[in-house]
Amino acid sequence: MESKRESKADKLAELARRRGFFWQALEIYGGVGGFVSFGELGVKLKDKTIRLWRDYFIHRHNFTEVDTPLISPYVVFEASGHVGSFKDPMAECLKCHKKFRADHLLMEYNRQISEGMSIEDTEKEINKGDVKCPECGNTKWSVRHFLTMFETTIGPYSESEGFMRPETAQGIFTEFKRIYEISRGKMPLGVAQIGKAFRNEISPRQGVIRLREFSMMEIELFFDPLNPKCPLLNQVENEELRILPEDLVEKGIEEPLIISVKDALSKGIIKQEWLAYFMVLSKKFAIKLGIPEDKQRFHAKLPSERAHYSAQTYDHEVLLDKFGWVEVAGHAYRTDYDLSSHMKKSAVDLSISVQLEEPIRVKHLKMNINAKKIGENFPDKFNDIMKRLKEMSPEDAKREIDNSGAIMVEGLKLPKEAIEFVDTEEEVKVRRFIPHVVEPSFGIERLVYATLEHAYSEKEDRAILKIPPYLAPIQAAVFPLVSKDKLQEKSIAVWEDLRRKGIDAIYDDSGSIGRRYARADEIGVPFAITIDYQTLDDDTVTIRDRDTWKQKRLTIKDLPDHLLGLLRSSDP
RNA sequence: GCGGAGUUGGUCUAGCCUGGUUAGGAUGUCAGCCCCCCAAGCUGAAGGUCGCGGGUUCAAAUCCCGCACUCCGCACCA
Repeated sequence: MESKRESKADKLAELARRRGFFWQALEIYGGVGGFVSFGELGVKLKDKTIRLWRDYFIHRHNFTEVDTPLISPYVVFEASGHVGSFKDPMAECLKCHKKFRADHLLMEYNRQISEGMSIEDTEKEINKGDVKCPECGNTKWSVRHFLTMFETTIGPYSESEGFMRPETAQGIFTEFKRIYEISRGKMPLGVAQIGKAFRNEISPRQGVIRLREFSMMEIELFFDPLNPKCPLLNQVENEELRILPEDLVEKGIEEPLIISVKDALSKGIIKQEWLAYFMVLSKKFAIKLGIPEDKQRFHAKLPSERAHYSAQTYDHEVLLDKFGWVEVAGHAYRTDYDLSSHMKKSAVDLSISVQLEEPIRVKHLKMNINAKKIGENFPDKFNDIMKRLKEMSPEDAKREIDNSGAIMVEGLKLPKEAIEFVDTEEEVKVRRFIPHVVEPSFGIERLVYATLEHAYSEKEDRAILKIPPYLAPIQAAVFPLVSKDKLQEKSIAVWEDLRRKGIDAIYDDSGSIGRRYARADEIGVPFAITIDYQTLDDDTVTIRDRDTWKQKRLTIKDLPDHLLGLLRSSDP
């Protein structure tokens, strides 16, 4: 065949553009890398993918869903650690123009680097003459910040710096207090968010696989670290997962381990029950999208490549024709990193409390502050000192006094007589803690693409998208066998009836019947209803199956219910 | 960012080296004819500032320069 050299991915990209699933955006300005637009079919497929996800991940668990801002001020991403880890000093070799992480280079030469080192200082340090370009050996560098978050400003006079969110998760963390309140203290608490995220990638090739603006579906599952059990685990513990754990990844092994959830947990391959639960759900969801299980795997992230917040991460990867193994979802155990960070930064208590079944007696250190003594010694600073002391933990204060015989507050040395420490014991009915978080996070465009690629097939040189019926953008097409003798009128009536019953149906009477079947197959319409001369006699129509081309005859009256039955997604 | 290749109606492409009349074809789309089941046929129509900008020339899709984008490698991908 002529088109032998063309890959499936190429043909699919062409089909997606031609029929209006999606295409590179801003074509009239030459196109801008990393941005795509979706047409009607793409919008519908995306929408149905989201609906299915909601069913799998939100509704069946009674999780809640939120929609938070896309733009947040600098401080949010400073707290979350993104400013630190998304904003890397890049050193460019002035001779060969290769770029490297400046901090990594300096580290190789055992040079002092500090956390908040400025660009100027870093540049000075790296240009002292001994740091050689690994590529060409040159020693002259220019250092610039490389920031993979989109920066913007907030306010009419650009009063404050802001960022487009690089993940939807932070909105859930910043709003956690109120969400928890609204959820009436539920724990574990699942909070989902679906929306756009932005990453200013260096070179976003690979079409829809790597975008600068993309859509995510995320859940933050909050749980009590002392009660990390997932009550739903028994539903999935015998399921098998195809896993590449850290040790295999380190050895460069590509063949995944096939292991039951139960075993993976007991062997510590998966560290958290909720993480395991969501991994199974993720697998089932991908199967539901039409991605076979043997084209899926869970790939452990090594500590060095893991995100700054993660204690364990598995990438859910699917095998694609041209791009190889591609991450469609990330499953991360984020511990209490995010809430703790926001708590520190905002000075707002984000811990929650649970009633203990039985009150317990706890010993703790109490700090009795001798206000009189402080007032006598530092009358001017009294209020400030008291405020700071109250913020201090008694343990820290005691340690300082034990070590140095005094305590520094507001630059003043308080004598140890100012504070008295008492061991107390009291009855506690509640326990406070910062919830831990497990996060399954999905990239919608990648899922949509993977769905399309696995649905793509050819028959007699024509393209057929075998999209599962419950996902198909157009669910039914109504055709008059020929465009005459009242067949059109009858067809339009059937079409309108289907639409009124909530079925995504189209009508087409242009060209031969074969051509119309082909057009419908190409965009994955699972069922084609044909009105022929027999219809005019007995009110029956034929329904043609996209995948088998088999036809069945039934009455117009039974058609809608029959179709709805075929379109329903049965649970896994 | 670097190196290489490329960008021509909706889609796929010929033409470019060797500058020269209305940029050719296939397919698709639309209208009409025909048509009782899988891209059939016939007739007709619409659709292109040849990626963008500049230069050379009497004349540029074609030669030169810059930029954007795409693909393949390298680097980057929290």
